[in-house]
Amino acid sequence: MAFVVKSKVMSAATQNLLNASGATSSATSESATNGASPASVNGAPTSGGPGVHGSRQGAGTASSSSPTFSPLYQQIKSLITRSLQSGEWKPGEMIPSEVELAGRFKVSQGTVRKAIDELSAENLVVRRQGKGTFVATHHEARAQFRFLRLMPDAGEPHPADSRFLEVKRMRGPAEVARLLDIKSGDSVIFIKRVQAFDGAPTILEEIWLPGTLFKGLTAERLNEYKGPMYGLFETEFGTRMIRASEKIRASAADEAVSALLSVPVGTALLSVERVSFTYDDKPVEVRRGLYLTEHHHYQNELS
Amino acid sequence: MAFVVKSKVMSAATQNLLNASGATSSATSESATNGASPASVNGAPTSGGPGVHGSRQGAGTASSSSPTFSPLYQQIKSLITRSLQSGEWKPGEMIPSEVELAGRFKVSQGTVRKAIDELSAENLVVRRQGKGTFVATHHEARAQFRFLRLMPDAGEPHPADSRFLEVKRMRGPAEVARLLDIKSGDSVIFIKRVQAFDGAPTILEEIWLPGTLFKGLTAERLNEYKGPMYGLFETEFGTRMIRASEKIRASAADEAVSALLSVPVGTALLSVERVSFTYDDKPVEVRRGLYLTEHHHYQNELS
DNA sequence: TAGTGGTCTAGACCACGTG
DNA sequence: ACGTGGTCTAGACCACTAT
Repeated sequence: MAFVVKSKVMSAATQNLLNASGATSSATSESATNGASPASVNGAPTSGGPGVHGSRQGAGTASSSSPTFSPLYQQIKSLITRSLQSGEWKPGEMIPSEVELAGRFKVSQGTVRKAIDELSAENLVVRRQGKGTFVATHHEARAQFRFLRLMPDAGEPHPADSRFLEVKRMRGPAEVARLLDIKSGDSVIFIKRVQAFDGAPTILEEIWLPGTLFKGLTAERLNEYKGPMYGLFETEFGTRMIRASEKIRASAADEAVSALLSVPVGTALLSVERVSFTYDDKPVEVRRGLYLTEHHHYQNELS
Repeated sequence: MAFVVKSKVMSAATQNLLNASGATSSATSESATNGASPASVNGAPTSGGPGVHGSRQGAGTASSSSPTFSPLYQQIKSLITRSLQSGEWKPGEMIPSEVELAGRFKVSQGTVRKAIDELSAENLVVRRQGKGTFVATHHEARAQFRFLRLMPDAGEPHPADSRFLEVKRMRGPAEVARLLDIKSGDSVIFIKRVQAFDGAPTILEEIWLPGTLFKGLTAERLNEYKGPMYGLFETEFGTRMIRASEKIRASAADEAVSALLSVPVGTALLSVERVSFTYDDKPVEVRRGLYLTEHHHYQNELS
């Protein structure tokens, strides 16, 4: 008696959407033949009332055991993320409307909405009322300053100009390899550059990238490219930085650094070690920056 | 004809909730006598269907002019925030359930839910499934590390022990007064302390608090109190830190600092200037910390 | 068993942007 | 006029917690 549900509703409520994209809606024998089902008795349909749902517990071995079952909207979110990752919708493009996605996934618009809400909160997509939902991109003023926290003490923030000192392929140092989750000795691209604001050298950076993902990255490509480096990575190499983790310390300038930043030896500098991640929390960049904080500061909001 | 709506619905849809707390539900003459109302004709109630709403435009002077009207859930959010601020519900206590608040405000549970969702995202309240929604408090391990970003390079983070060098009342320096949004020369409480991890002095901090809010704060109170300083502020002085803004620089230890942190003169230190805010974005603390990053680092997540 | 937050649905209307 | 996201409602059921 407990399984008198409409098949469509059943599929929306119990189906694990992460398996097939166009799965037909038929009750799985697994859950149908399950003996001790949870107390999910669907009463009479109350005359065309709102949605009626069955249990979401997949395999009811015991009521206390809780296997890895996530809410529907989380599954939708994963599916959308997967499409973003695979490049089905490219940065800057519009993704299908909520109504269309709801139809595609056989769920209500509200469920799709909740999934997209979270993706929007994570800056993977950007919602624009009246227009649509768009894949986030680093080619926007909006997204620039998420990964650039060094602000001038006075005046508006403006982009620095880069001078590349070194761009080469090399074997990854052990520490870098560890952070990039690759084998020590695997090929990496190494970049060393100085950034200046209004002619004043301020940032000395060393960057390591996995050689497999960034094959073909040369000094020319970097010099030609206008705009943020992450924009280049996104457009030319199909790798989008999603989030990053930074460890900040204070350190004193040694002779080499002193010469490149035009400061005395021993000058106190901010040392920022960053590991950036793309989809699936995969690390794809290690960066060590030395910031001269004479006229700039690292801005951080605690909330 | 356009105003044939149930009064309850009318109140929920058009009333500006920010005025009275226990307003009765009767159509305000203001909106009722309004001549050119927007095209908000409510059709037949469609036999007990879902909600039917009127316009939310308060004074329909012209359709193009857009006065400051916020969505219902934002108004609810403001009302709840106001109750938090006034101390109607104290830190650690449970706030009324969603159903009760929905009844009190004459809106649907979903609307209250959305308001609380945002308050939860801003860490003003904490939701606990099956138990209720609780006013956030600094007396929790969970909330501790939001305002403590200095982590040991190895091992688990653990609380430091404080030694208070100075606790006194003084006239606020111009810069501090500016940041606290008080008059230069107004009374402030000044605190100077050194914090040590495992006996190693690591943090030298100077803190300025508005004298009016923290009257009676003495070295004894600070020494007696176990737990985070913000917990003391919250419990003893009724001031809860909601968010903070930090500017981070590198600086060299001078002689005074060198002695207090047991490091050579000129050692590179992190300089962290923090302004903390309570409700209504009111600044209530200025703090300048010097961090020794020999065995610690400032951890920051960019997302 | 009762109460709370968490998920899901279906449908209405609004605000915005574009043709 | 139409399509998009944004708001709001009403109601159902689930998961969790406490009594």
